[in-house]
Order: sequence, then C-alpha cells, then structure tokens
Amino acid sequence: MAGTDFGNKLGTSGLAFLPLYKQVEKHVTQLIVEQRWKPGEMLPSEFQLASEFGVSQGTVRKALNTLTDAKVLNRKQGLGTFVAEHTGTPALYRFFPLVADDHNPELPVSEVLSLTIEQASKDVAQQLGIKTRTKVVLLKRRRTLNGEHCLLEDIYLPYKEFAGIEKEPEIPHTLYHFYQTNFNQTVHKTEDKIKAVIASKEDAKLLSIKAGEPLIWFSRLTKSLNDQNIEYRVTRCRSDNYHYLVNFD
Amino acid sequence: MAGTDFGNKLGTSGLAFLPLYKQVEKHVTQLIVEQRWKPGEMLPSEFQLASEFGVSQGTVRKALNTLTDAKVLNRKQGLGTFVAEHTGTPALYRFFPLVADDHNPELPVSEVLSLTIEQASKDVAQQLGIKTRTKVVLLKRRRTLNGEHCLLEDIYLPYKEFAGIEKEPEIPHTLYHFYQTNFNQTVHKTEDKIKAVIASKEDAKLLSIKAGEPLIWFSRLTKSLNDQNIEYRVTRCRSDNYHYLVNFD
DNA sequence: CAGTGGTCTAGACCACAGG
DNA sequence: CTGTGGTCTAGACCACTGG
Repeated sequence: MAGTDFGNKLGTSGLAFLPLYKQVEKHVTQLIVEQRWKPGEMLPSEFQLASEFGVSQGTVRKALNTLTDAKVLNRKQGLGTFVAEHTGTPALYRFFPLVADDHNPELPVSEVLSLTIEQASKDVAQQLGIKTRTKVVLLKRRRTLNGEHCLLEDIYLPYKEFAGIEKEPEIPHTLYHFYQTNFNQTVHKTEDKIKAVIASKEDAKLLSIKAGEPLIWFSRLTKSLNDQNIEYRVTRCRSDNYHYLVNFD
Repeated sequence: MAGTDFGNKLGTSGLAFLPLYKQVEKHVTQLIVEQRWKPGEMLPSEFQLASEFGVSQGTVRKALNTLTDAKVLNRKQGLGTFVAEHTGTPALYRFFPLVADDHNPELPVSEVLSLTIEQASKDVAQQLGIKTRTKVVLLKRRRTLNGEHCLLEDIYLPYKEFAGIEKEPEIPHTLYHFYQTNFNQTVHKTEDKIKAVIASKEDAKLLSIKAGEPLIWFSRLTKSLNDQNIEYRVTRCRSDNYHYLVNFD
C-alpha cells in the first residue's frame, strides 16, 4: 500500500508517492522548519502523532527514529521526543573538526574582527546559490586556544536569511546555535574542501606566525534543515599544533 | 524481555545482556569475520535466520538493516542479503576523499615504489597497537591522475595479518578490496588526521613539483570489522589542483 | 503512579528479481 | 511462479522518568 494509501492525513500533494514513513519524516521536518515545535521543545507522543497523521504508531516510530539518527530529533526513554538543539557538548563538536595535536578536543574562543554587509562576489554568490551582488554578511573571526591564535574564519551569510544580524549586540562563540535560536536556521549538513596553503602576510600576522608557514585551508558550504545554503566560510588554521580530524565509517 | 530471554540460540556467553537485535548484529558480524559467509555471498532469508537464532523475523530484520546502514551488508529487494564487498564504484570512493578541484571524482592509478618488511618503529607500533620491532610491511606507492603525479603513500601493515604479501605477484590499485579478498581483512572504519606541510625535497621530486610547495598531509588509521587496527598510512597530496572532501551530517 | 520511548512478536500485503 | 526483502499494522510487555 506504500504511497497509494490516501486514508492518511499527510497531504500527499503533487505526484510524490513515497512510503508513509518517508512522508511522516518530511512532514515532521517541515513542521519543525515552520516552528510548530521550536528547538528543545517536546513533540507529542508516538500515539498522538500517529492518530494525527492517520497512520500506525509503528510507522511514526520508524520516521522519528530516522530523524533521530539524522540528529534532527532527540529521544529519551521515559521523557519524550524533542527537537534537537545545537547546544550541549556533542552538538558543539559535531561540525568542528579541528583538534590540537596532543590535547583533548576543546572549542577555541572566538573574537570578531569585523562584521560588514557586502555585495556577493561571483564566487560567494555561486556558493550560496544567490545572484551576484546580492547582499551578504561578511563576518571575520579569529579563534584562540590556550592563549594561541590558531585559526581565522571569513564567514559569508545571505543577508535575506540573517536580516538584522548587524544590530545584534554580540555575536556568540557558538555560531550554529546562534543561527538556530535567533534566525531559525538549523545547520544540518556541511561540505568541506580542504587544501594546504602558504600563510599570507596578513594571516601570518593575525596568527602570530611567520609568513611562509603552511596552513590548513578549507572552505565550507553549510545547508539548513530545508536544504538551503545558509553559510559559506573559508577557514585557515595553523598546522603546527593542530590537525583536522575525520572519521569514515 | 530485552537481554533476559534465554529462549534464543545466540549463546549469550558471559554477562552481556544486550537486546536481542544487538546480539543478532554481533553474531552475524562474527560469522562474517569467521567466513561462514564470504564477501559477495548471500545470507539465508530473514525467516531462516530467525528460526536459526530462535528470534522473530522482525528482530532479524532490524539487525540486518542496521548492518546494511553500516555497509557490512547489502540488501536488494527480490534478491537477498549479501556480505558487502569492497568493489563497485560507491565502495571504492567510500574511503577515498581526494578530489581534483575541477573534475568529477576519479580514482588515480597507483604505482608501487617499494614493498619491504621492517621492524615497527615506536610510532608505527603504537598506531597499530602492536609491540615495537614487530614485523610490519611497508608499502610505498605513488598515484597518478590524468598523467599528473598527485599523491604519495607510505602504508604500514601488521605482518601477522598480512603474512605472505611479499610473495604476491602484483599489488592491485584497489588495496582495500585486495585486503578483503586475499587476507580476509575488511576495512570498516578509518580515522584521518589532516595537516598542511611543506614538500620535502624527495616528495617534491616524486611529485614533479618544486620543493617548498604546500602539501595536504594526512595519517590514517584503519580498523577492520573486528575492530583491529589493520593499516596505518601517511599520505601526501599536491594541493594545487586537489582537495580533500568531507561531508558532515 | 501515569506517561513516555524501547523491545519483541505475529501477520498481512506489496514490490521486485529470476527462472 | 516462487522466493526475496519492503511496508504497514496491532498488540504485549519492559525500562525509564518525573511527580
């Protein structure tokens, strides 16, 4: 009966014939994007959702478990199902791959160097999927660990989704949580392209190293829950005492 | 009844009280390691496994689906469940993160520079989890894409698990498939530590670049299905036309 | 205690592959 | 046609949380 059962209440608009549990996944995600449930809030129980959607509890369960694996939701036995928040230690490191060579992972503090509104260059516009010269926010930061300046970030945000950011009294260290709470933009996926470069004079100065030292360089494209590109950033990191950590499985 | 049902035939030895589906996962994995089913072979159907293990079909299904997500198995509707093989395009790229900047992903050909048996240095021994001076294989390779030498690899293997490798007539390009078919070592997870370095004289010569150019450098520790460290490698890659690609989600 | 998610089962029916 | 996995349902019982 997959995809052909119209006894449910999920609004199978258009021609997409998906299994019910996939429809539930999409529907729940959409409701989160529309803020029916805000980050940290509890969803109704499986049985309530099942009756609301007109499917069985097992089908709802399968969808919620998939979304939990995708870190869109958190589930706790005895407590309930909650919209995932970009807070708490695991979430903070989820998208932060840089580690000091001989230390435990630690989040560096950050220092805003500048925050300006600019017109998107051709490259930035293409990355963000917007038109050239559209307004973008450019945030430059420097991050420090154990008193050592270790990395520099140029962060581009589409102004449309982050309108008013220039009026924020303070830009917190944990940007992705900030995006989520202040602009309803939940970071869902990132794609990093890593290269090795020679430090420019300016970067070397800001990092207190000699020009000519090698740096880990990477560009990152960030997608939100609704699959929009919401951030493009270029990071340079000292490579003497730090590395970029990746696990494949 | 989770973990307390001894009506099953899974041999809950020791004190591990795991949910049945977890026990099935472990059991199936173990049977694959022991080569009851070889890579590419078909497993019995869900119902057959269920009756063999003394659990219900739904429980087997849950376990097999988890193992499929972990890429230990492949399932095809109408066909059956198969032990995953490190062959076929997706599997080849699963652990190969290097991409030419403006091209589609492509696997570079490889050229063996040397294959020697050595005594593990302190560092290599520690990485592989063996004693210093244990016998290890050292395989040096150079890989080429579009006629351009792009990367160098120093690959260390514990000789115990790869005994006889020095007598192999040829070392294929696709090493992980080779490990699997010839030594029953299935690569399951890798951990890469990426840095930026300046090319040494030797590396520059082998890569046909100038000494002093920046290189993407990374060390990789590889774990097998049974969670042993089976490979440690150090890779250097030209950074001018290539990058290391990572997706987080 | 009541309410939540977690585990396990049993069974119906669909979709797909191959002979 | 048969056999496989995929979807969906219904229901029992367990384990955890908070009041």
